[in-house]
Amino acid sequence: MMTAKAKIITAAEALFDRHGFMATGMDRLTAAAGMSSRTLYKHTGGKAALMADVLGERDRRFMRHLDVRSVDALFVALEDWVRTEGARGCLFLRARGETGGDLPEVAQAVAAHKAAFHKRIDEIVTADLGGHGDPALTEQVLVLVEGATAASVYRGPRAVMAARAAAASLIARTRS
Amino acid sequence: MMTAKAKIITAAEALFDRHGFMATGMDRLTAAAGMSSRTLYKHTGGKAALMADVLGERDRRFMRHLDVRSVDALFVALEDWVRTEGARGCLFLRARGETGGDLPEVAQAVAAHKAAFHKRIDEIVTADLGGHGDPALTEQVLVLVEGATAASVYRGPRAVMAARAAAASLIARTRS
DNA sequence: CGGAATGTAAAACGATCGTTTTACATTTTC
DNA sequence: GAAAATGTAAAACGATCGTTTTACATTCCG
Repeated sequence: MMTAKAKIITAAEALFDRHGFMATGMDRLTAAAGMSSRTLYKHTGGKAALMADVLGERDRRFMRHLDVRSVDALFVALEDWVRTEGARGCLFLRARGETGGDLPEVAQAVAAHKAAFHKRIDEIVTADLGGHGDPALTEQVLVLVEGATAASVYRGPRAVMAARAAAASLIARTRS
Repeated sequence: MMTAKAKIITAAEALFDRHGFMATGMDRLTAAAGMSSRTLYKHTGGKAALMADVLGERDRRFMRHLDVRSVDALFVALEDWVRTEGARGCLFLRARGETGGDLPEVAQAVAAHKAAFHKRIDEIVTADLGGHGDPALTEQVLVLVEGATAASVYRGPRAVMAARAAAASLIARTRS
C-alpha cells in the first residue's frame, strides 16, 4: 500500500523531471497522482512545498544509491543511475535554475542536498585514500560527478565512463 | 546604437538567466527591453522563437570567449566567464530542462550549440596534443568543463580551478 | 444506526500567461 | 506636406495558472 502523499511525490517527481517544474501544472499532477485537487492540496500545502518535498525524497533516493566506499564504485553507481533513471541533468540544480532561488523552500532543499552531496564525496575520497583526506581531490571528483551528470544529457552514458576513467587517473596519481 | 532586436535579446538573456525561462513573463521582458509588447512581437515571433534567438546569441558569445588553443587556456577562459557572467549553470541545458525538449526551436538551438561545443573541445585537445587527436581525452575534458560550470553554481570559482588542475593532470599523463 | 471524516467531480476564484488589437502619437520618406 | 511606416499606451483576447469552494458520495468508527 502506498500513502497518498507518496503517490503524489512519486508522480510529481516524474513529471517535474520529464517536463520541468514550472511547465508542469497542478491539473497534470492531480491526473497523474489519480486524485482530486482537493485531496492533493490537503496533503501538500501548495506547489512550492511539493517541489521541496520532491527534492527531499529525491535526495534520500539518490544518496542511498551512492552509498559506496570507493571512487570507482561511485561512478559505477552513477552510471547505473543514469541508465535506469535517464539522464536529464541534476534535478536540484534544475529546480534552482527554474526558480532563480526565489522560493526559499526550494533553495533550502537544494542547498541541503548539495551540502550532503559534497560531504558524501569527501567521505568516499577519504576512504579510498585509506583515511587520508584530500580536499583538492574531493573537489575534482565532485566536478567529475557533476560533469558526468550534465554531459550525459547529450553525450549519453559514455560521459560517465569518461568521468570514471578520469577519476581513476587522478586517484592513481595521488596515490603514487 | 543598438538595434531593437539586440536590445530585446540582451534583456531577455539576462532575465532568463537570472529567473528562469518559464518564470519570466513577456510583460517583464517588455519592461526590461523598454518597449511596448506590440513592438517586441514585431521583432521576435513569440516567446519560443525568442528563447531560441537568445540561445543563438549566447552560443556566439560563449564560443568566442572560448577561442583558445590549449586546455589550460580553456579553463582560464572558463574561470573568467564564471567570474564576470556569474555561475548559474549552463543556459542551454537549463533551457532544455525547462521545456523537456518539447519546443523544437529550443531543442535544436541546444543541440546545435552542444555539437559545436564538443567539436571545439576536440579541436583544443587535439591542438594541445600537437595535432594528435584523442577522443577519450576530449570526452574527459568536456566532462570537466560541464562539471566546472555546474558545480560553480554552489562551489564557486574553486570548481573551475579544480577542473583546471584535473585537466592538467590528465594531459600530462597522456603526454608521457 | 448515525455522524464525523475523507474522498471525488466540477465549478469558480482572481491572477497571470502569451498574444493581438484598438486608438493615437511620432518619425521617416517621397 | 501628405502618406506610409513605426512607435507607444492600454485594453482585451482566450487560455491556463495555482488554489479554494460547492455539492455530493463513500467509508470509518463508536
